[in-house]
Amino acid sequence: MPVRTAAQRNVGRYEVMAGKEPALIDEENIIGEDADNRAQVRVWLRLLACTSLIGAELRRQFREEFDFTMPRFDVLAQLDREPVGLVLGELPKRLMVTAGNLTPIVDRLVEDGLITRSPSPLDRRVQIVCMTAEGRRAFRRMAKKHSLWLASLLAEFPKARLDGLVKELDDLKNAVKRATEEARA
Amino acid sequence: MPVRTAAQRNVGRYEVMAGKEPALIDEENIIGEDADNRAQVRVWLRLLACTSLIGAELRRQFREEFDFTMPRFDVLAQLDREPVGLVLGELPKRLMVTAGNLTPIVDRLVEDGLITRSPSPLDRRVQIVCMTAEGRRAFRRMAKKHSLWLASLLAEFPKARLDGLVKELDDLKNAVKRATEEARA
DNA sequence: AGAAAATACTTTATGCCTAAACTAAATGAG
DNA sequence: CTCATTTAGTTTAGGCATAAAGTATTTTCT
Repeated sequence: MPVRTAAQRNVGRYEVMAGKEPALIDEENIIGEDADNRAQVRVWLRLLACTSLIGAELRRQFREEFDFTMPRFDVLAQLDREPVGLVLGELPKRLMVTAGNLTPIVDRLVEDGLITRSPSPLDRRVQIVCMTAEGRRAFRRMAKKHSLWLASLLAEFPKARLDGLVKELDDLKNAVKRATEEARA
Repeated sequence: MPVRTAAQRNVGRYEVMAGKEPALIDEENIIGEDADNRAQVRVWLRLLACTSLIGAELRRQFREEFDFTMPRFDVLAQLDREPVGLVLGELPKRLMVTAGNLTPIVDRLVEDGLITRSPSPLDRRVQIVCMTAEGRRAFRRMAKKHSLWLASLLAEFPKARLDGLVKELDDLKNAVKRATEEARA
């Protein structure tokens, strides 16, 4: 099972629609000059379209089958393979969300008895979060379904091409990461 | 220029982190049985990672440079090439969001003078939204930057591979779309 | 014509997400 | 030791997203 980590809220969408070609492809020509960012724009549109479609379906399934949300699932996923738990501050980094966002999500998982949160004896600022047995059971049940849903969504797409995509997307990710790091420096 | 259209809020993320291999790859083995959804899961993780990274950067730029959000931009993008405006109900479809979500976004764009909203004389239930001259100016200014940001984020990635990715993602999108339609039928 | 169904849109309740301001605890420098 | 800084986390204000319920209006069916 995967552990989503992205921070994909409010990502921009242009034209990702059903039939027609993306609006801004044309738009760019009208706007003119900076002629050729078309390939880049197109990749962005396709990424968005795929992520949205799949994400919407997974979210729906999570809600209908488990009355659960993906962000909650993501937290459990991180904790599942950490037998001694995790320093709370590790979660925002791994899940690529802001710390403030996690506070209420963790609160609710604690309330629901799926995880515990306890202060570190070494540093009273630090909290340690750890999955409970119940949390582990719940997670595994959901994780299994999660991977089946994904498999069925992508079943039609040949395995070899999936592997190819993984490679391309990995490289793309790294290229983007380098670009953002440079931009900030 | 692209017109994002996805509805990619709250998409799930697993492990998409910097260095290590996704958590749930291992997890799946522990969970067992349904052995091979690994390729599918991996593609999903990569999609999420790429979309998040790029989306976060674009969102930041929009905020810092224009004090604007992507959803607002997306609405303008749809309207930009519709000289007579658009029936309001068309927007949720094109942008792949729910209608309820759009109401306050459109409200605010009207308040800001970037679009107008007027009732259809033919059907009093229907509203027609249309960009104003000011809206058009604002959109074009932002759209230009938007495509430049994207170009610079993806500059390092070879053009030929971008084109390849577009093709693969298009096919993937269609495969997913068929799968979800079947699932609902 | 009149009731029922469909359509266009808004409202409500809830949750995720961010940025920025805030609190508390630990560290470090004089 | 004490004050400034850093670090961990929470809170706040605001926007985006959904689902589900509600309001008007039009259409459809008899």
